[in-house]
Amino acid sequence: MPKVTEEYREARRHEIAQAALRCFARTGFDGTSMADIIQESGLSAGAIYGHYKSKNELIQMAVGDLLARRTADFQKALQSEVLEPPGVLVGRFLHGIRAEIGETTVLVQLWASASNDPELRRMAAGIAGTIGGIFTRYLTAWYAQDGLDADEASARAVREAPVCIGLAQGYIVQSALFDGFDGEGYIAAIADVFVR
Amino acid sequence: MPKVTEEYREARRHEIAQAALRCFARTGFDGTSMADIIQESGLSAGAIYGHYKSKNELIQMAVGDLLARRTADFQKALQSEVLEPPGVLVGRFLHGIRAEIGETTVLVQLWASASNDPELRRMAAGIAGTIGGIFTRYLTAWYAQDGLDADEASARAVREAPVCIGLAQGYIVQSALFDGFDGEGYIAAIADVFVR
Amino acid sequence: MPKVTEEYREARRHEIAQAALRCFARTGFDGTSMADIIQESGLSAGAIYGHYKSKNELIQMAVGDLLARRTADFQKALQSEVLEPPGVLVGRFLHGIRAEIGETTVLVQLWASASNDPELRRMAAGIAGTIGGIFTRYLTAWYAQDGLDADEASARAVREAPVCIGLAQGYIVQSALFDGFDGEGYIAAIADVFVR
Amino acid sequence: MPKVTEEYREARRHEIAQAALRCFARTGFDGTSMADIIQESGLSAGAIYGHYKSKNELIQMAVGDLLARRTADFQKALQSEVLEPPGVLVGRFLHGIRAEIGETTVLVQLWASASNDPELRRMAAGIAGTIGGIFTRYLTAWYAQDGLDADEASARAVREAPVCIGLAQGYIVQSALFDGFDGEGYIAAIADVFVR
DNA sequence: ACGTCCGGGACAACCCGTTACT
DNA sequence: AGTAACGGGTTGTCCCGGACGT
Repeated sequence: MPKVTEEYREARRHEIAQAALRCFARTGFDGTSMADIIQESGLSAGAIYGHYKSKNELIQMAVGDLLARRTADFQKALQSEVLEPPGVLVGRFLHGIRAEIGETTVLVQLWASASNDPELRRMAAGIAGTIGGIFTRYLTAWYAQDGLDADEASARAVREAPVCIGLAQGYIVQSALFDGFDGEGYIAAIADVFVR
Repeated sequence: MPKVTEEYREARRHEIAQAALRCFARTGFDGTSMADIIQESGLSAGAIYGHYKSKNELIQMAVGDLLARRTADFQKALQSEVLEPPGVLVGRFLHGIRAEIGETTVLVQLWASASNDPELRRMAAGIAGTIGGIFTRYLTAWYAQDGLDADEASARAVREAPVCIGLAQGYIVQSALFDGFDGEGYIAAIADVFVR
Repeated sequence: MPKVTEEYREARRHEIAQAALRCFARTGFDGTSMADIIQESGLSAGAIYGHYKSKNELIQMAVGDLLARRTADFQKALQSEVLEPPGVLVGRFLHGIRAEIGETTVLVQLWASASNDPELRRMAAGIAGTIGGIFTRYLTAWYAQDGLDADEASARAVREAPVCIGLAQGYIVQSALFDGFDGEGYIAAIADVFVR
Repeated sequence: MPKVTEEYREARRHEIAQAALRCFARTGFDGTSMADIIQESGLSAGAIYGHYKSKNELIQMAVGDLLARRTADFQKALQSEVLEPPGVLVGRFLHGIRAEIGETTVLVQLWASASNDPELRRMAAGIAGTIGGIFTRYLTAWYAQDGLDADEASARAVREAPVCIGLAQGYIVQSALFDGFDGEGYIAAIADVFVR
């Protein structure tokens, strides 16, 4: 009974979070009312407030899940790879994001809300730090292999990691905003430009 | 009397729009109530609704002004310049943005809202097109001077312009999100990376 | 099995009622949610609804118990007493109430709710009648012993019994309301004042 | 415009408070929803929240007004009176209350809510103090005239003032609770009993 | 049969964009 | 230009039933 119930609860929470994310992708955090989420999930107010104690908590959990999944994907994609040029690596990161529709929209909304909400800000900063760290380690290795000495490689990596993240953010924003956005083209162009 | 009144009206509209932008930077579009804007502007509801017929219109006009100013700045900054490496050009673009605090936050919010609101979406697409066009022309000239033939230069420019915009968007997002964000470092790193 | 079970049921009911009364004393009838009572009792919703079919019924039963206990105490206290001055008798009545903390608060809440709820009103009227009857009989005896003839004694008793009850109500209200209320002083003053 | 407007505002606030009190008398504080008050007042939600910023504030203001009016009445009734026996004075106090229907019910509800809400508690304590002070001064004078020396008169007054208030509270409770309550009889009985 | 937990849905308080009248 | 009002919509709570396991 404990095991089953626990899993069941988790599944239900996930269901709700997914329904919420679908709504958020359509109409944004503030544009989505609890009633919308209730309808989308097919449940009732009581059910949802039994699992999440406020809309804010629901937003945080749902987005947190999304980010965790994305980060995990990225780390898995990196595993057991030979060193590739940084532009290619950024492209690999972005390919992961392309899959789920609506995802990019939600990320942009997260950034917007994080600008004003300390909790979300902390969350966004946290995962940015994680991904930044990955890029930094990668770039350090890359430049070291390229002949730079350790200190120089590390310094350069630290400086350039934000740019890698910035490229990804640009991709995400443009995915969310421009109807005919050519994601593949963008990824290819990164590889062209970011050679060394 | 007509002329004076007209200017006065315009000045008052600008005042309101600025007050609104200050609020938006602090608390976002949805987090800002008309009452907030009324208070910040020091006017009254009647006064504001005399100039803008709804909150949505006010958002659009205020943000539209902001974008127009930014685009104009950029175009002015480009005028009468010798060709510089693209990375340097992007840096020049970003320097213009650094000045006004709160600006980046509002841009991020614009993108978030534009994801769901067709009007804002059109507006965002419009100015992105304008700036993208500038970058494209620039890159075409740059690669042509670098020895590529006209078609190839143009093709490459078209592909890479979105990346230039993306770098700028990344900068803006990170400015809005990360407390200790090092804008100069980011700009410098772009110049390092985007050499050719 | 029937007997044991029956007793067990009754004990459980009492447990629940006591928990409810504790909550009521703290936060009033309306300020107490079923969830509060559930927590205070350590049981679950289902358990409680197995014993009481609604919150209203629970309120009625819990308060009814309280009143019944109080009336019984009073009657017991009267038993086998010689005639004392009425002021002293009222004091004796009030002493019984002083014991349980929180009790007075609940009584005041009962009166407030009884003002609007016919069921509670009936209940309150019922016990007031009982206690009033006791006072009336007492006063009749007292005045008869004092030399008044039967009719006069009875008339006076009927008129003054409500005042006895009123004095008690005043004591209860002040106990519930005033932090430094001096119950003993109040009781002593009654004896001073209400001599004949 | 300022003078007129201010008066107008005050009148409107009073109107709302009166409507609220009517509701409270019928269904109690908690039993009255904002919607009820809105309907009773004939206004809209926005209108009411423009004058009172929460239901709690409305309760406090409305009840505060009621108490202030009652206290003022009492003080006026005392003015320029020769000394009467205390029982008569309490009766005079109660006569003032008899006039407005629904009044006693609201007072009982105030006491109930004040048992749990510090703000209301403070308010109730405040006016009780005021009225208690009046009774105390009165009793001091009364007993002094009766031949007691100053200290003794004062001590006795301090002890007995709560009883005077208690008699009034009893009257109020019984008015609110018992359908056929004989107010005049109660007042007459007080005069009988509380002679010295 | 007894107790537990999840869920339903009505409803509460309050806020907010907007207009009408002054 | 400014104040008061409108009324719909929002989030969140509450009481309670019903399915399920013991």
